[in-house]
Amino acid sequence: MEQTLNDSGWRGSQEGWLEAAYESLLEAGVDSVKILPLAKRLNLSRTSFYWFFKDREELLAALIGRWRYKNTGNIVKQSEAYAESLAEAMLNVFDCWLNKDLFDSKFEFAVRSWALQSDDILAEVQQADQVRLEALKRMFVRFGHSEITADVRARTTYLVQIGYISMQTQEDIAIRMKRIPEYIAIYTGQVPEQRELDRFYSRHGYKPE
Amino acid sequence: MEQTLNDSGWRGSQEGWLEAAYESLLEAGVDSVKILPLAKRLNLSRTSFYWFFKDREELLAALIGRWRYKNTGNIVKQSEAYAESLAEAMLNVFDCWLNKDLFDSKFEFAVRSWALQSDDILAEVQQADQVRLEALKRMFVRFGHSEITADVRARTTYLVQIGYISMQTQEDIAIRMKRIPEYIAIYTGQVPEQRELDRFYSRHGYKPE
DNA sequence: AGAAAAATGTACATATATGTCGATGCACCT
DNA sequence: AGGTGCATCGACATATATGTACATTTTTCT
Repeated sequence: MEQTLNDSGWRGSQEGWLEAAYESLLEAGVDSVKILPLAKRLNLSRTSFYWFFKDREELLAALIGRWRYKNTGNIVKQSEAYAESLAEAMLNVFDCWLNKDLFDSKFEFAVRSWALQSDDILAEVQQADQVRLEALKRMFVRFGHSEITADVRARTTYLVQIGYISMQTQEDIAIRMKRIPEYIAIYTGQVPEQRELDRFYSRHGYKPE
Repeated sequence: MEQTLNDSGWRGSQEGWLEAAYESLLEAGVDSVKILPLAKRLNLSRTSFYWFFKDREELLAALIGRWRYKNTGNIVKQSEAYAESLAEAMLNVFDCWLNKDLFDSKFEFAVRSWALQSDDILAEVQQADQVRLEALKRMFVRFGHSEITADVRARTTYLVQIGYISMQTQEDIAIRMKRIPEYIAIYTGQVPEQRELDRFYSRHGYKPE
């Protein structure tokens, strides 16, 4: 058989199997993450999988590790970034929704769907939700909101995004950008300054006409 | 074997299998909707399933039919209900989020997760989203909002709920009720009247202290 | 070159799912 | 009482998945 070699001179590797598992998870959910199909996809013998992972469980655990590392942390970081106004702070958080390096929404959705059939995963997801919501709430409090309004506004901000992910729509960046000022107004109760918007547009490579 | 008879004098029925499929779907996702496990759950022979349904496909189609019937329609209806103010109209929509007869959120989540592994289901879900969003948007327009603000506010309203479903939290009705006035304020930009809130509380059997 | 290790492959044992066939059981109607 | 049709079950054929044992190939190290 034709052998496509990787860096280490071998066709397979932990990374390779994990990457294939990741892709399959995003495309079709956990139940599609099965060793036989992955082997076919990788053009490898099914059993060589067991050299890299003890069993399927271990592969799934690695997948969750990747998710935790990638999607939890950036929201917190962005919510704590420097800002002169609440609107600007909000725009910092919005970076996550537009930049795949900061937040992988397909991954997020796949993991949340996974939670439906595994209590362990459900616990992971709920812990992540709590951490993220608290970070957002602190942001609102920092800009003068009371506990209760900060809590509800944090929820609105976060849940709209989670809901958006769940819609699995693929919209043009321009369409999404047009809604941004409105969202900021709704979430923060204040209209963003033009210079704040311009700064945001520019760092996402968007030019409004 | 001990025979638990139903109304028609038989243990099984289309309804019985469908109900079991529904429960399994909500608990653990589509991939758990398998004939063998359902048969065990129902204490029936696996093969008698084929008397009621041609195959597994047909069962899943029936499941989607049930979802379409139940969850699409009530949001539209509630968004068109009589109201003197936008806040009151919004509270009518909120009825859906609190009344399981109007909107089955667990079912909703299970179907959305299902969409990850089936393009047919994805199309169904996206169609439903569009219908619901348009109904909500019309509501905002009816109360004087412009196209763009109505669109974004409709999205906020709807997406927060979809996101909430995706969190799979089970909170006390009292906790959720405390947030309602805040949500209304954020979504509509206007504070609800006390009498409007009282009417809402009362029809959900909630007494604020 | 030869030994050790890293990675792959073949064969086997097992588990769980689907769907078909034909035999049988049960209720009701004439 | 016996036929008809609804409902169930056991046995079979098949497909897809997991994981183990052991042989084989390829690379790396000495």
